[in-house]
Amino acid sequence: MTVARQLLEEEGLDSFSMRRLADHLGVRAPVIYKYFASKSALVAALISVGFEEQAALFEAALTSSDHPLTAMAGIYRAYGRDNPNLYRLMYDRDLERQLLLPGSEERAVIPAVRAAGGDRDLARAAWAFAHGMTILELNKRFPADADLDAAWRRGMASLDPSSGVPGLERSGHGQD
Amino acid sequence: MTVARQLLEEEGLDSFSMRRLADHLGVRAPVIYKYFASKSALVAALISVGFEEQAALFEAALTSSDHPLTAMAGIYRAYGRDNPNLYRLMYDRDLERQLLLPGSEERAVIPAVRAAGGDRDLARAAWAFAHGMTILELNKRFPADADLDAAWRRGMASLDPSSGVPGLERSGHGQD
DNA sequence: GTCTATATCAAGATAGAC
DNA sequence: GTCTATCTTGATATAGAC
Repeated sequence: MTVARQLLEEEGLDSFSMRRLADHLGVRAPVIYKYFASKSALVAALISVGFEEQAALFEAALTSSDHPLTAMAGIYRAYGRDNPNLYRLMYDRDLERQLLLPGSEERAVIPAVRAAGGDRDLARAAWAFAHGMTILELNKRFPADADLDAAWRRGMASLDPSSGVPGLERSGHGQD
Repeated sequence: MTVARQLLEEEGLDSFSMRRLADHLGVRAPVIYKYFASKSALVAALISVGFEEQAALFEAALTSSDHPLTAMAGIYRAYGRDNPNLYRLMYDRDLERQLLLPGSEERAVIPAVRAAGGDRDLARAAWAFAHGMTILELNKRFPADADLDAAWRRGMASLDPSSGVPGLERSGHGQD
């Protein structure tokens, strides 16, 4: 798994084949099939690790910040930057959920909803913003001279009720 | 191009090969190379058409709405839903920009920045939100029972200054 | 403008010996 | 647990005839 992850990050998903992984492991490709039933199963295991890592980071952020939604979104963005190709695997396509470690996808949702004060609509909107910023940046879709930190702050300032002027929270969705 | 686009939408990018396209055209694969230098060039032509279509829709929305940012974001989301596989081609990976029709990528940016009242940070944040909602929905990343329209309204209500309570616009970035 | 034929490459996966 | 050998599939792209 460690070598697979390194290979994925260094060479990208398109170059991530069972044969290339075997080369990096110093074995022949059929060996891998003694440990994983298919390439899909191996990829799903990598994705599950990513979800577990994210969940652990989110849970830590929830307890240590006055602005948990902004803190959590920042962690989400940093995870994408630090693990771009794993991040793409995790979010850029339909999941083969039957191959994932059960519960790994859901575990990160709980602290995210809590960070949004229990407001699931807000949690989803903030996730969409964070994912959009992260993946558009990874895909080099902003101009080279764009100030993405400023755009990020602009978005989070609007979305995180705890960052606004006191008294502006909407319709009873404050933090609990 | 018309047949290529149909094939792309019906079968997805993974099944979009020169041979399958030739089958749908009723010719043999080498014929396509008389018209396009490579598969990349053909894909780039499809992407360019998508950008041109989006730009035309955005330009129309700019002149016909009291809330142009919200209107434009809604059009962006609808475009993704109506053309999911072309949308993925357009936004899910690095662009091979040297193969695109010159100016096609930029043309959609101008009305978007205008819709944000000239505030590029806001334009980028709104784009990120709209893209995040759209692609996460296409990738089936929200629960089946999630009210995505509500999450969408929640996000746009926060991001679009023209939708807020009068007098709450931030730091001089009103519409021009 | 279209064809047949082919070169070239790489992938996922399996059989069966050691 | 690892190997060699192989099966099967499918891809992009080109040469050269009609």
